[in-house]
Amino acid sequence: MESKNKHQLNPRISADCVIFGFDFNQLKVLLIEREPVEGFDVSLSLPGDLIFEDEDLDMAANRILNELTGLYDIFLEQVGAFGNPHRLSKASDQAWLKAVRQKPDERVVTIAYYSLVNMNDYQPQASSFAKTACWVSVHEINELAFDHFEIYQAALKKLKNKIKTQPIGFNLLPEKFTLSQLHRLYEVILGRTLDKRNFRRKMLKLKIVESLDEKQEGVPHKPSQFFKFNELNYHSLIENGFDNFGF
Amino acid sequence: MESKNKHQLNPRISADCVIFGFDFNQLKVLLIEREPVEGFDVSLSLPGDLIFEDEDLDMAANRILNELTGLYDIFLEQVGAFGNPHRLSKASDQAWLKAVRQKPDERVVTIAYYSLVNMNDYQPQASSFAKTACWVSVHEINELAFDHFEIYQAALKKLKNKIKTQPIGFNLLPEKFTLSQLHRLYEVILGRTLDKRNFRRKMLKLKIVESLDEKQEGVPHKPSQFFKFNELNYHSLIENGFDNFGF
DNA sequence: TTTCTTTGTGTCAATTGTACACTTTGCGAA
DNA sequence: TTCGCAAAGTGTACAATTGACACAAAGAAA
Repeated sequence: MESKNKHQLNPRISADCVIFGFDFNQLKVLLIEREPVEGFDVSLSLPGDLIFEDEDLDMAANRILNELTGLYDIFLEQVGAFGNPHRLSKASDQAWLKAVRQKPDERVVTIAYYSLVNMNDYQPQASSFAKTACWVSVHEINELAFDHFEIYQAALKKLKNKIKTQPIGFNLLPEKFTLSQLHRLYEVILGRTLDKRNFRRKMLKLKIVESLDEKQEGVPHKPSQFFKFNELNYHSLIENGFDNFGF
Repeated sequence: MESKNKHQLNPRISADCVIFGFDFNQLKVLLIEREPVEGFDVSLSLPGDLIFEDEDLDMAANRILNELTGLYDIFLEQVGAFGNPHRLSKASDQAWLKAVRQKPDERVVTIAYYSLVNMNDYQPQASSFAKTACWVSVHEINELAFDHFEIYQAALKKLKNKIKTQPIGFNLLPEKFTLSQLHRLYEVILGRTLDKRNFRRKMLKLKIVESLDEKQEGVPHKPSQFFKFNELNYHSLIENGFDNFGF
């Protein structure tokens, strides 16, 4: 039995955003650099900040993302809560917190969100305490401020899991797109190659794409057929997933 | 752009636990009744309470679960954070909060956890502010305090999803168990029937179970073969899942 | 007209999913 | 002792899906 006279936790709450950006070549993550403080290394971090009173968590995440990077109106999905009591206690993080927060030692529980966007649709503009905001390739991410690396890993796992069971990512493509583009999207996110013929067969059988009477023009090779989504099947697949495990 | 002089949120944090109990017949959820207050209906709620300073979220959830229901050392998995600003403002909830909390209007963000246990291994004992703690069939749950119904639904969804891709639930069975028991487990959790022969074939092919040289005794019907787990394959399946979607 | 680059296509074998019904075993009651 | 009951246990046939694999077609540019 625990004693009853401990102090109840009364922390701040923050929201951190893991924004994955896709540009047909790579998968990147939107990171910010904080203003450097007292000779400590400038370390990269996820865009994140404290949330306000009376603010809904999801809306706060969007506001914070907007303030730090200029991105707006992003559909964010929750990764989870991260509340380790020592998540802010690395020396370099403490130095920075002392410079910007009234109570740098105060405990902060963060709610992490993630999203996947087309990198070309968004030009990050750093503001607030972000000095820069930029896309960093997932292959180059190794160390981040606070527990952000852990958060990033959890988000990436969710993303990979999601793309295997739901038709996400279609909003990243133009209205008319080619199957090669879709194929590339899946390969980049899953981080491995997928057989071209098998991929096409699968997508066509699922009927989330419909071919259009239109082809690429001006390309120095065989022009590609354009496709569009079948909204109906698309939404039904979002509901039910296309995980066909046999139970 | 938001104005910068809003107050930052400084809420309490709570942990709520959705404990699913299985007893070879039904799936139930462990709920508590709070002490009735001022003539308001006694409504059922998930076991949950505020967490302490310096307490890790996961450990706090276990402590709170223990204090309210007597269950201890349960492996809890996070469902997510629920932080709607009005999640505590139903009249009946406010009446109760006024009776037990110093600041009943204070905002509380809750981190929800879930687990699945063998109901027969645990006899809930209500204590602290719980008047009773009891197992309630998932079919009988319709209204809960606060936003607990929403939390419960999210947890059930996670549970169903998990059992389809990972060999959970084996810890609910005795060391030696029959395939019928395992079969029943899956049917009860997924809430639908599964073909007996196909189920057995699948489980045997996955090689998470091994037959023992031992049978049931004293049953008024053909005695059942006992099985045990293959730990090795079991852990590998937990890692990799057995989702065989074609990517 | 040749070269380059990317698109687009088919088949076969192996595996997996799905639907479906009767025999076996042991106990207990008549 | 036999009969009935209840649950265990088993096989097959067909359909659907997966995974591996290689070459021709189209258009632009040189």
